[in-house]
Amino acid sequence: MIKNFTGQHELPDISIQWNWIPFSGHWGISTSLFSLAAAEARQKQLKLNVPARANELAIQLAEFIGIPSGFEKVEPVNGYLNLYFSQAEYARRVLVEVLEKKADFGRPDRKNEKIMVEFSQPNTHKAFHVGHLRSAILGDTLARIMDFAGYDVVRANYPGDMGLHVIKWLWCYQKFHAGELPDKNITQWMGKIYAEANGKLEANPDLEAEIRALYKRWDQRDPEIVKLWEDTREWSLQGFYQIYDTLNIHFDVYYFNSQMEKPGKEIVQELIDKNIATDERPDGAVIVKIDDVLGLKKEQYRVLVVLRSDGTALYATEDLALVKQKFNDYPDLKKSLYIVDVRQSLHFTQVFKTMEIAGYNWAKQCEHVPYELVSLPGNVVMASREGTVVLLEDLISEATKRAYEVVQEKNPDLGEDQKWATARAVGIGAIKYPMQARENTKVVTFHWESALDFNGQAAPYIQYAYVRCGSILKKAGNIDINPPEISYELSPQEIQLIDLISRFSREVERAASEYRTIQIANFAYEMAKTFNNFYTHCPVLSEGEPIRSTRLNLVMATRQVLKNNLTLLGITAPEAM
RNA sequence: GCCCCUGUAGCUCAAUGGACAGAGCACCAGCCUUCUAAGCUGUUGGUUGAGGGUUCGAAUCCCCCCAGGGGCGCCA
Repeated sequence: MIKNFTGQHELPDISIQWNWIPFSGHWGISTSLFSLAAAEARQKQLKLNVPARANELAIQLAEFIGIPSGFEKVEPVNGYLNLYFSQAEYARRVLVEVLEKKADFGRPDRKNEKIMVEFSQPNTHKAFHVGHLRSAILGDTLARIMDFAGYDVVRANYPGDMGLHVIKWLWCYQKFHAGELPDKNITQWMGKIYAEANGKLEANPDLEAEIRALYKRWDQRDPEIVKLWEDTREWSLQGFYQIYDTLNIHFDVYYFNSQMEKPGKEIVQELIDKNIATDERPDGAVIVKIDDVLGLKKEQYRVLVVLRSDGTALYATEDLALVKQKFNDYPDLKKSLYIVDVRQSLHFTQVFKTMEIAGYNWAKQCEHVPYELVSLPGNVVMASREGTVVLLEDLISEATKRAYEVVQEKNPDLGEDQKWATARAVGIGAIKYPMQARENTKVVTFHWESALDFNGQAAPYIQYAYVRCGSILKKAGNIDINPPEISYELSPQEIQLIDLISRFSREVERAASEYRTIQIANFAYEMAKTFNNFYTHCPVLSEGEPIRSTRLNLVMATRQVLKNNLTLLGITAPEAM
């Protein structure tokens, strides 16, 4: 129809982009006529006032097309042509869809593509602090979003279970804590011994010799050391499982650093045989001069060290093997994502490129998803060795305790179990949310006060909106879950709420394609805010029909979408607060 | 020296190249006989680090500076 119009008026033929009208109380689609006006000016060599001409065109076009079926109103506004949907019909369709699809509302069709998301990668024999939380939460949330968006997601973990840090720990344990068993807070106890080892070494550098001796015993697979390593490693892993359980995070597959050592060395040999790697031993290490191999003049990939001069493996050695292992285990993997902090960007670029050069074509399907660190005020990086850490256990217990106090105050009649369950949901939600509602590329600065602030844009706000929905529905008793024809004029609050509900699926798709949890975190907040606005302006139970039934259905739909949204964020939706 | 990220309200952060750059916190003023006040309403607050360019239109894209952070051959 618009083509007819441009044809009749000798206007340039350009493609029309339809967008959603920024919300103004009445929804629909719109197109801007600025590009048409600009194209006209160019084609006819005219000097036009483009915005004015765009508005003229919008007015003429509005008259020309009249009101197409399914629409209620057509209006030119500031150079835009807006087509408004018929309110009542559109609103009802949205409600029906939510109430039919329930937990699946917002899910697009399955894509039949397998994606691996590797995240968390904690080091055994060390504490788990708030800095480690970001990869765990970002990865878990992305995995949830991608799964919801229709991908077959494989969640992978890759703990660092061997390395100098482990040897130091074993040394300290053997010498000062032999025979001791871990505390209830395993990870915290492991972390203490690691810190103690570092402290002792710093105080007396001569002890380094003992560490080297121990490393050698490990390298020669001294049964006593291997056994000690196996036992203590298991303690550490048990500690991690506890933490993941508390955070409601799970993994489908675990890869371990220690398992990649041998296959990594084999790949290095392969690289040497193929003349990709240069063996500079014994004077130097085994390296891949990637830029030279590719014949690049400008430095881009630089040099990757793949094996130490003494022949021992390093991180890169193991990463080469891991790339391969993943595609061996899952040959139909479309993508292999690595959720690792931004400092390792170059490292992963090098590893993937090296594997590609070696002929492993699926290396192109590997992608590093970088994120910035969690720091303490004053730009202090959290580091176990420096002792500049906030332990996760401490944060969780403090947040839960504070949440419990609020529950106690607001809702003293709840049973003790439910009080604690609610406190955990609120406390853990409050911890997770700030990491999700942040651009991956931005540093999170940890402040105790804001981490424990349950007001404003935070998880408890969203959970509270969910609870309010439930509260209304509970008091309403039996509800006919069949949205009636809407036979009254919807209030702006109702329209805005329905508008948001209808956008949920688009937000999920975008979050999944851009690997951005912030999209979903912000949307959840928008939903809650809009509902709270509805809550104060639109009474439900005290209204007569037909308003009461329509609003009850709207509340039910809102509650469902909030629930789906919170599930994507891995945050529990409590029944009472 | 080379590469990457960041710079938006006092603070923490948003904003598919498009309609008046929006929230939260903080501050101030209000709202609980009514579905839970972990809530709501209102007020205050901006040369989007600076300067060029592309475009009908730039916080967003390009160039060049400035400031902060990170990475760059045997750490992980």
